[in-house]
Amino acid sequence: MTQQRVARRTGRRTQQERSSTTTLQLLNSARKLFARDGYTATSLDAICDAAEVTKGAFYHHFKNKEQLFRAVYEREQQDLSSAIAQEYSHYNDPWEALFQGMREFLVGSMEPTRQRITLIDAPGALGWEAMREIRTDCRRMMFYGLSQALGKGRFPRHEIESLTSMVYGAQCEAAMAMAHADDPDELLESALRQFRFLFDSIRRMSPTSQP
Amino acid sequence: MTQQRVARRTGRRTQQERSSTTTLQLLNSARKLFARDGYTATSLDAICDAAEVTKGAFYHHFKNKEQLFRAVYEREQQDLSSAIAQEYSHYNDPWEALFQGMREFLVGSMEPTRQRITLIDAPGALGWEAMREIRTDCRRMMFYGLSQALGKGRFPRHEIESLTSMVYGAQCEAAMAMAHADDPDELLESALRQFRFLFDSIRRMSPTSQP
DNA sequence: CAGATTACGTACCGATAGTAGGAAACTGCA
DNA sequence: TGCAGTTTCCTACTATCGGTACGTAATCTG
Repeated sequence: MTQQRVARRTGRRTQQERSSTTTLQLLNSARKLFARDGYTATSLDAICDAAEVTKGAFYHHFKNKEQLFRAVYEREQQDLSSAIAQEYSHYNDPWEALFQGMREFLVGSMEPTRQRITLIDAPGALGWEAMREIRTDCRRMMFYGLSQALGKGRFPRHEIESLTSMVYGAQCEAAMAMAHADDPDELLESALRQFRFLFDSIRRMSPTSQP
Repeated sequence: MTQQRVARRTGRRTQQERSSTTTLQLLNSARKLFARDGYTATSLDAICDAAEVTKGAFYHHFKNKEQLFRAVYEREQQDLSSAIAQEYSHYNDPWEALFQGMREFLVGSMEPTRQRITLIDAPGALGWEAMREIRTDCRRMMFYGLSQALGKGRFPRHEIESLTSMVYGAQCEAAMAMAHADDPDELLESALRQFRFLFDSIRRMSPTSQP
């Protein structure tokens, strides 16, 4: 609650610097607290305290609490996406690349902080519509991966869309299960085995039949 | 906000009757408002108003807002579960029964009210732990269905658990996608085709290999 | 009918998201 | 360097909402 300027920073800072440091501090503190206590249970005052910033400063940079959460969420999602993309690019075989990308997703989602924010709180806090909008990155990557692996033009687009949804859902649920399992690594391997099996099955399928 | 007794009901009611009518009214109003505005955006005052009940009455029957949501959620989940169980019992072939049960789940989850409550708001409002605890019904049914279909003792338990998670996740994501799709029915059929394919693949697999 | 128990009503409290308006820090230009 | 103009930040306040305290009315038990 009690807020006072601490430790005067080095004499003069540009507006750019002032802005970016406070927003960064807010994002970092928010990330920590949202993950620890959940979205609604985390008060703005607590966040501002932790960030050593006043509420006035906060409301200068963000429209409201939801937008702050959204910013935190987006950063998280981007970190994950880029990690996956990088992993994906290391493999030539499209099925193997897809598979390794999914491993990266699962490993990256095991971290409790990220898991709480992106998988537990986000749907309720942002709503389904906003979620879908932002999650586009991950989904598009998976859609691309599946399209590549299945072969161009072999299947109608909506069929691949639908498959994307379901594989994505399976991935998320697996991530959540892992995060609370007695032996997460065992579950990770088990989940990956099953994805592998699914992919192999699709692969073996005659090109003309349905996925 | 303004609350007054309306229309004195027929002279004398037992305590049982009084309790059950007020709780029912609360549950129904809450269900409606939670679905329309979301969990956090729905105030207790609004719910009590809609239910024509005072806050005192509410707090006599429920511990707090979260418990009310939980009650609404549980009722929703039970309705769905029993519908699935009934559908399941109509088929002899375990794979077909499982498949038809899943169709029932998807169809039942398309209703926006149920979807908002059970798939969007519940995780954030109740937390992952409580969710897992309550969702047990649906999960257990799917676990049972998969166990039956895969054949007793053919696969280690944890493997079936893991598969359960993932199929369940795919199901949920498919339900959410359907609820916001241009052509939900097409998506439903597409999802079901893909589940069918997955099941057929597992079925065809040699009994000794991994699922 | 009397006393006990259960169901409900009213008035209040603390916390918290959001606002209003001014002070302080920076910027660009004369 | 000094000074208008802009951006960044601070303080004090409000409205709303979940939850509580305590009293009143309805029902039950004997």
